[in-house]
Amino acid sequence: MINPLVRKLSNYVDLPEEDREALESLAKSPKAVAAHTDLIHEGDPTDGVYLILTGWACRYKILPDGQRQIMAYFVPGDLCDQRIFVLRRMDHCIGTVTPTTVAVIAAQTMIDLTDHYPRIARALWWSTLVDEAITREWVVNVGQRDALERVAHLICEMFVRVRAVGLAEGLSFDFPVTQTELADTTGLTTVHTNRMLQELRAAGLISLKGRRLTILDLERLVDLSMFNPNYLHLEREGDGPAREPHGPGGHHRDANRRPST
Amino acid sequence: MINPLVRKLSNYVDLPEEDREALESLAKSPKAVAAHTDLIHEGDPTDGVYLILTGWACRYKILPDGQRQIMAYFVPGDLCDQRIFVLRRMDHCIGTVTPTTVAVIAAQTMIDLTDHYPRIARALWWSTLVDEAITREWVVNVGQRDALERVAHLICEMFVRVRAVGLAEGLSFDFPVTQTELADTTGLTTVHTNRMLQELRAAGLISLKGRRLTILDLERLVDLSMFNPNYLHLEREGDGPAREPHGPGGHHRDANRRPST
DNA sequence: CGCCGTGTTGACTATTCTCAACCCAGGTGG
DNA sequence: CCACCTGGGTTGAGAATAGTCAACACGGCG
Repeated sequence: MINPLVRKLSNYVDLPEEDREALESLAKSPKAVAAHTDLIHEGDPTDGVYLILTGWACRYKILPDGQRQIMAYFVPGDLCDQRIFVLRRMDHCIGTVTPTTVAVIAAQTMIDLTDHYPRIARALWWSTLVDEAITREWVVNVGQRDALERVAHLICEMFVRVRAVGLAEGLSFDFPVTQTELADTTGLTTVHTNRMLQELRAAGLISLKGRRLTILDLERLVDLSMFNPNYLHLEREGDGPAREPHGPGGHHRDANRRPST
Repeated sequence: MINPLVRKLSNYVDLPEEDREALESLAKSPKAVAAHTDLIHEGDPTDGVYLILTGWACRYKILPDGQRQIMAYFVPGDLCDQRIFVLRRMDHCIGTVTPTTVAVIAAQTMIDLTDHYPRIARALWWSTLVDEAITREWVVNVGQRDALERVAHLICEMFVRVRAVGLAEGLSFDFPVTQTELADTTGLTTVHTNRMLQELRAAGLISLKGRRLTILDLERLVDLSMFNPNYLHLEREGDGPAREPHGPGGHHRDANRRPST
């Protein structure tokens, strides 16, 4: 099996054989974990880093009143909290969604890797920055989009991410998330999440049976959810000439055009 | 003026004189920027890193339909997107909230700094991780808390952060955010944000006049908003014996207690 | 066989939004 | 010096999105 981390980082840079081997060696002793099992708890000390090899996991937090918010999904190739060992304690939990195989990477291994392979170090920074960008986009998702848009946006994102590690077949991919989990992701109730899924189906935008999702009309789904994949930063490092900014302008004055002095 | 970055990082490690000087030198040529001015736009190339010296700034995104979501506030001592230059294009905007003084730091300066000062490198990783944790908590905030709790939670967080850089006086601090901005932060409308502020005032929890906020009953405010400051990771590196986990347990099985093999 | 997790549906409720007005302070220009 | 304009804050009334509660269907598994 090819280490999906290599595949993922290759979205950013071409890695020479030597770097690939270093990354492959991370996944030497994979460990199988059942579905719905915590890899790390909130409050735990922060020793290892988990690399997802197969299956899905998620990052979540439970509030004192019992509500759960899922703050991230991890798919193959994703590292959970690359540098978390700089902190003392986990402030959130990581749990599996499906049966999963993971590689546990020691803190020192991560440090050595980035010390010795500058290209990998840079690629790992890229992946950290993309993870942050995804979390930010989730703030936008729950903060600004209505229920239907939220669900649609999540589907678009997961499709692009899964495709980026070669796990989509055309417009179909495994989407192993229960409606309860979807609800805890989008900040909706299960009942309402269910109705939104129905609506997406009725509109002919998706099909979701078993745990298999097929996007039937990508363009309309993207439009509806205002999905702009730029935050996933899948363009490769040093790719052609920089493109023009595509987002709408800001609401603010521009410091460069109107210096404040 | 003492560089507030030194003050901020000192929450994590004690920095020797040499390291402090290196950090001080970052703020050699401060630049004044007017309120409500963009420092960087979405789509811009990613050259510099901004260090906030005085005033508040924010990170935000505008959706195609014109809605704005504020995804972060920056207060003195905060670095906006430390490693953003690893990416090619900004996927969000950074704008000032108040009149601000900033230092612009070149990408290479950041790289040199972390190459030569391992303690600073580690402290900057800490600050990156805390920034991420804050964004995650914001997902929780907009996803799970109701309107009153959201506003209260933000107030608690900003109080602790501002206090951590020595800018609070007792339970009072400058809170220069308009209700419109507060609304774009919490995913509410201005009208409703206004009513929530009234409610917090009426309950005797806060006083907010001009741009000055005073917390009148911290305990109840914390309780109401389910604020748990652990995600700000303000305990110092290597502090005493690790404390017991305080969060509630997860919803999942525990991989360590119930191995899946 | 029966239980449990998951998905689905209906009827009612409530939190939050929308729209619209109005107030007030500060700054600007006539 | 005053009139006006603008940004920010406040309030009320009605509308709508999403939540609550409750029941049921369905399939897998002990």
